[in-house]
Amino acid sequence: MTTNTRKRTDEILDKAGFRRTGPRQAILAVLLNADRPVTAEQIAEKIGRSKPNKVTIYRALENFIEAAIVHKAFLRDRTWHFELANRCTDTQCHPHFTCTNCGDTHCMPGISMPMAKSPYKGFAIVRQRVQFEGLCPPCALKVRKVS
Amino acid sequence: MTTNTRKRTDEILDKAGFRRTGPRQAILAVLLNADRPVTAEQIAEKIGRSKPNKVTIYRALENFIEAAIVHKAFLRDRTWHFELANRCTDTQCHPHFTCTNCGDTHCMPGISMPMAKSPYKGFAIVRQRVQFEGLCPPCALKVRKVS
DNA sequence: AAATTCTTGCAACTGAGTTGCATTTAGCCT
DNA sequence: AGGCTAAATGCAACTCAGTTGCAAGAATTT
Repeated sequence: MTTNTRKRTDEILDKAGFRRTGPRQAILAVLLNADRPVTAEQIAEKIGRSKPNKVTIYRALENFIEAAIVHKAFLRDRTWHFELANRCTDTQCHPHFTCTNCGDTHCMPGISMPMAKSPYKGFAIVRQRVQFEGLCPPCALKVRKVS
Repeated sequence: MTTNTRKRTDEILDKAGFRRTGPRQAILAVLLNADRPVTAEQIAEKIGRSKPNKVTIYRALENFIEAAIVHKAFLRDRTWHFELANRCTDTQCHPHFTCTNCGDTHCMPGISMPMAKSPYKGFAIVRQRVQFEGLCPPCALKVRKVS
């Protein structure tokens, strides 16, 4: 972990009133350095040899979610993917794109979808979630070549 | 099952080349009469006493999905919700709304979200999925009363 | 230092969905 | 009608992400 990352993890922990423990620092560090939502298992892998127990990871993530530091980005294959909440607005998170060919997911903070108008027939729409499917750049090239 | 529903289940089965078996007719009947996506377990409950084995339900649904009769609408609480595919276009399904208070989900075929423009930075966006969260009409009234 | 509170780890559990395999059945063919 | 065969079903056992209870350890407070 770089000293800069450590500084940021500790800032976040202090601000939220959590103790600066090894597992929490390591988990936050992974999230800070991830360029896409990650699963609990991926967090463990990234941490490596000193990885905490999976229960600890789930509980830390749960705490972070309650403190609005992290949020559950999406379920894929019945598995939650987590990411820092700092790029989301109150009403929607940035969209996520999943490649149907390689399965990789990417964040697309550059695309902002218009909010549906609320209320609609009595439904108060508070948040919306958008997901894209398609081909990521490398796969789009491959598939074009094949066909 | 009404005779009309039976007629429709058998039409669907014949058209897709599936045998007219009791489990498949019952599962399709539930889907035809559902006003929102349902889980495998909800299908079993709806069928009642003569419910098929859960494996049979999952396999039938899988077959229906391959034949584009059914699709997986969304995952909620790590559980798939299924619905007939006949109200979806190639590029997106109608949005679904889940109430954060009571947990109920509703289809919103009346709201059509504009497709994101594709390609975006080399990503070929083929399909998009939109989900809403908020308060359904009865819960919106209740919550307003309380506060 | 003792007491209190917060964290962690282990083991066992939960529940949706899957797999292997033996048995049954729908639709076809005499 | 009776038999054949691929398709369909049911059972039991399994997988795997996530959860729960509880005891042990570490940080704060007094």
